Amino acid sequence: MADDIRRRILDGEFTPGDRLPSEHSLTADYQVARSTVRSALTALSRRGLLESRPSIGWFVRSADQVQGFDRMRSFSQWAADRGTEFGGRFVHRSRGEVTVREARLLRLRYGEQVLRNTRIRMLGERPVMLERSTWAPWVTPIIESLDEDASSTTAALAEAGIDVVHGNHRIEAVAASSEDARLLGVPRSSPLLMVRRETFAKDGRPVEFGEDRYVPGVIVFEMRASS
Amino acid sequence: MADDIRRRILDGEFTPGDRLPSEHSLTADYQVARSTVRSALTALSRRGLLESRPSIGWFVRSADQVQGFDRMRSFSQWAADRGTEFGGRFVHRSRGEVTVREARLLRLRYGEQVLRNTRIRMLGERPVMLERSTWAPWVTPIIESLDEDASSTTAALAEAGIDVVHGNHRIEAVAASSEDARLLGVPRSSPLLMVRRETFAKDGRPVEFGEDRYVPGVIVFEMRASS
DNA sequence: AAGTGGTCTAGACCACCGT
DNA sequence: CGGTGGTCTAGACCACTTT
Repeated sequence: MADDIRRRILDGEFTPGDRLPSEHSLTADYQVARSTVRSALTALSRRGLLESRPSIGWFVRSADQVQGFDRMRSFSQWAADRGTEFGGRFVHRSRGEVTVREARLLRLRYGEQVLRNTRIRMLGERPVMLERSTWAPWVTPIIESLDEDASSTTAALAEAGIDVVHGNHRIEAVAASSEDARLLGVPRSSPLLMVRRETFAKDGRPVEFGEDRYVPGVIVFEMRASS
Repeated sequence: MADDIRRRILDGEFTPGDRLPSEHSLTADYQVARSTVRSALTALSRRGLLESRPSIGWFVRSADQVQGFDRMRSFSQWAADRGTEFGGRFVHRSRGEVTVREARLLRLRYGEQVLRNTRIRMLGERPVMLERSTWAPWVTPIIESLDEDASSTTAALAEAGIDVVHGNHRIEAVAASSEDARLLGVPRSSPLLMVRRETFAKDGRPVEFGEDRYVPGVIVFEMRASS
């Protein structure tokens, strides 16, 4: 039922600021127990779509230009949800033998081949993010078959029957390297927001890990108060 | 009961990697329903102390120097949860007239007086964070009465009957200013992680807003996959 | 087969808010 | 006062892991 509520919000049946029907009436509408309603609503609030005001009701949140830290979706999913024009271009793509770190993160044996890439991500004409990824061997054919300017790897993987989920993300601040600076159009050594990211298939197999470097001030990262 | 579990972990009864007693046996130990046990355990997992492995059990997480993005607690609360020795020292504290931005964020009228401070935060002997805050007039007496090296403003406010909650946090990367560099012991212009923070009283009145600047690599910020 | 967490039903009482 | 979300009890069934 969480999916249905989400759809109704995105369809415009409920718009930001609106109050949802009470938990009690949702219980009747969907013919489920109240605790089921609650778990669906709290799940949506974790994803930033809803918030609760005790004794009053559940409200649809306003949708800012904000990447919520509690969501963890792919860049293109996020941009698409927001209706923003986005693009991407592979700057570099090559195979190589796994390093010790890659073997550990992707659960591979030494000697196996991985695909590494660097991709520049744009919002309109503006470079906003640099994405350096390493892909597990069993998905490299899919990634290699992509156009240089393919916008969504997640969509390509989904077409191949691989649904991915995001694991833990770690956030740091780093100074732009020479390459970062050149590709993102910022001064060398200027501060960038770095997100270390892991991606898994639904069965738990590691698919990818990567480092995204964001130009500050363009995409705002936010974490919302839960309760 | 969440508090009691937390205490037992910090007391060392359970150490990182340990499996907790099963939900069923905790139900018996604490004489509560299983859903109560579960809400306590999931609350602790949101705070980063536990994680669940389906069909196996609940495990104590390795106690890294990790600040979870889905928690939003005060620095001292976080440090206390981890049993880390922490400290703080006010570098600067003074009253002044509100700026336009402060008036908006703290919902004040122009001409009112606010308290601004800069505080350096330490883990052991190491400066790890610089905290610049602006406090609403109705709490300034409490903050002004604090020792220069008071470790927790949250605790002081709680003693005065003011329970605070954290609002949205926004994360960016910034270059260290001269003052940042001097106080944190890092090179000027080196990258810092900046967290913009709002704090409210339980009744919704704004209490404080601030900018925290973290030395990268000391405290790692993490967001965990929810499901 | 037994035990685990994940999810669910079907109730209950509470503090708080609005009328 | 009735309605709201927050929290709780006391069960139940499931998929999955371990023995």
